[in-house]
Amino acid sequence: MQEVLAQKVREAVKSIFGIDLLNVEFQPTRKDFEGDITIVVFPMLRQIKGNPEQIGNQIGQYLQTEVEAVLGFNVIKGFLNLVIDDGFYLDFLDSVKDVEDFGLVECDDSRAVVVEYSSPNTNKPLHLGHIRNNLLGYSVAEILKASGKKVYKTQIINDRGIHICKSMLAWQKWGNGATPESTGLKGDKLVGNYYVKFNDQYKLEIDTLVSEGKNKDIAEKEAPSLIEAQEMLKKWEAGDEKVVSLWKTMNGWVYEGFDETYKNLGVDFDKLYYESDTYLLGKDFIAEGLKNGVFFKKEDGSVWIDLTDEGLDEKIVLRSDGTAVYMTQDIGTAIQRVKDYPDIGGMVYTVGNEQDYHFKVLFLILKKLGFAWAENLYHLSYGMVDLPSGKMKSREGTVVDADDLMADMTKTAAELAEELGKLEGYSEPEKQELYKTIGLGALKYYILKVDPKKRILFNPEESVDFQGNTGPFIQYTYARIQSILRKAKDMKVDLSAKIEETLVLHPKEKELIKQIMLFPETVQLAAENYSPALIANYTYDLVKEFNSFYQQVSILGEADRQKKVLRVQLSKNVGDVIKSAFRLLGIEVPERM
RNA sequence: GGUCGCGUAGCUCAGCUGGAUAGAGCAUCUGCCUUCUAAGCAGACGGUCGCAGGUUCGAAUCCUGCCGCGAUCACCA
Repeated sequence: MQEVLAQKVREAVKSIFGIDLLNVEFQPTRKDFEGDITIVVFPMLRQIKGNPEQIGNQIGQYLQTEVEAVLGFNVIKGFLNLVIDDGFYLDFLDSVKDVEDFGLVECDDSRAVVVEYSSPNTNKPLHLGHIRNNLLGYSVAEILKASGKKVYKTQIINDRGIHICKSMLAWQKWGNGATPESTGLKGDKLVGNYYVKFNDQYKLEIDTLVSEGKNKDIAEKEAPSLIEAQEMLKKWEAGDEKVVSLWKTMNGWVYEGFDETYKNLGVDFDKLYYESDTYLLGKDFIAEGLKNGVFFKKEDGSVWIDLTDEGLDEKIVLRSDGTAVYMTQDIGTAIQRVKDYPDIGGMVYTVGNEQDYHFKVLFLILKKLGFAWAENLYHLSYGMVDLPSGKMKSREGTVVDADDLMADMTKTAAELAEELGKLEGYSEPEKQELYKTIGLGALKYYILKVDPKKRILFNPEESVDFQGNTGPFIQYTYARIQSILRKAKDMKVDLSAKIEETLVLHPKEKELIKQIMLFPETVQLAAENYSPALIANYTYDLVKEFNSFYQQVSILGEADRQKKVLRVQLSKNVGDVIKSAFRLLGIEVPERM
């Protein structure tokens, strides 16, 4: 409708003023004015000299005669309010109701977009922070798909490093050969438990060293457990068979656990990247960039990039011993992805806002290295999910576990449904399916409805809402719509023909219209002299009659026949119905009712 | 200290490419289960849009300064 109107407004301005209008601004009409869609005249004043009200009237007049769907208009100050024929919306809905992929768009840009999200460490289970990350990343990927883009969903799994060695070490020492099968634990939970065990032991050792008179900083570096873990990492890097085999086994357990969590959450990936494969990437490009003068070498041999011209600092990209840093790896991984999928035109990184600076630098470097796709990199940055008790720290066990949270939501949904006595006659598996759909719907909507940039304070004590502006509300509305369609089908109602009656008019509303029609006096008066007060007067009597059994109409004031003033507050629906009735009768609708 | 983000009703949040009297939900209060499913509907109450300037016909929205909260400024990842 806006497209059509914008075109017609341009035509109007061209023919009346001889000016090519740049843009047309729309907004929904305020509830208390007559109309559906409003064109703001003020911005046109930059191009058209004149009185905004007059210009509005001229354009309105043009639209009313030229556009069939525009039934009428009014101008208040610089706002041109247009009354759109209900039939237009009904026709539109009717044309759309059987379109399976409504809203999906074709796109002539054949370049693909990589969307990265989740990026877990393999030493501990996923938590609430990952849930926000996954939901954001997955949603953006699906939205991009709907806009016609080819999308590769990916995650980079941080499967190597000191953290996983810590879990491995603790398992070796105290695990007694425990496996997910032998303990009945999910693999990621089992491995996470040993990570916690390691840290408990590590803390004890530090305390002992400190009590022996050591400085705390030194104690943290000299604790025997840590040194053992570091040795293990060295062995891993050297390809030690035993260590690598244990590493593979334990990571395998974790992946099985993650798969289950992802499945429950409803997210998936097209391609996985493992840090153990990518952590050595990127160095070649540092060498190349050094040749091109993108980077420079310091005396100690470390390699840097100077970003002071961009308002940033100098940033290291290669250590003095020639080993890679985080940045090196990310450069290498980005380039690797384009090698794997040559159709990539851009990437979205779903990573927390504590890495804003890192990504700013990474994108700049990739641009300076001259990659075309580097122009289309986006850091989907989001705020932390904090608890009322403060930050979530996995080492201290103050995390909300992703699996636990999803189970809790499902349980709450079940309790509520049970209490309300819904779902009677459903089989047990059907019920379980519904509880999960509703519980997770609540969680997903709760997380996704807040601006990604904002920090979320999550209070696990207060469960996520199921009423009001929530996922279950939308699900409920959808279910009711389905019910209407189902019943229409059962009753063999031809929806295309009857869509107005079936969807828009409640039986009581139909009755109301009928009654209004039965008041010839109203019609007569309105036709002769549609004084709002007089029409309202009759409406008032009518509404009063209805008020006893149709409670959704509230009457605020009494009619004053002398002053011709009446204040009736109608619900939007009833007001619209009365207006429709007037239109059906061919009466002009008063501006205010 | 530098940089980035956030600050809107008692609470959780929309609105932020400038437009009319700043909107929802929760909570509180009032009506509604012979009506399509009350996880709902209708209404009431509730706001110096952090503060102060500026730009503009017009500012929650743009600019500047300040205040508060958070993040970040490692040869960690």
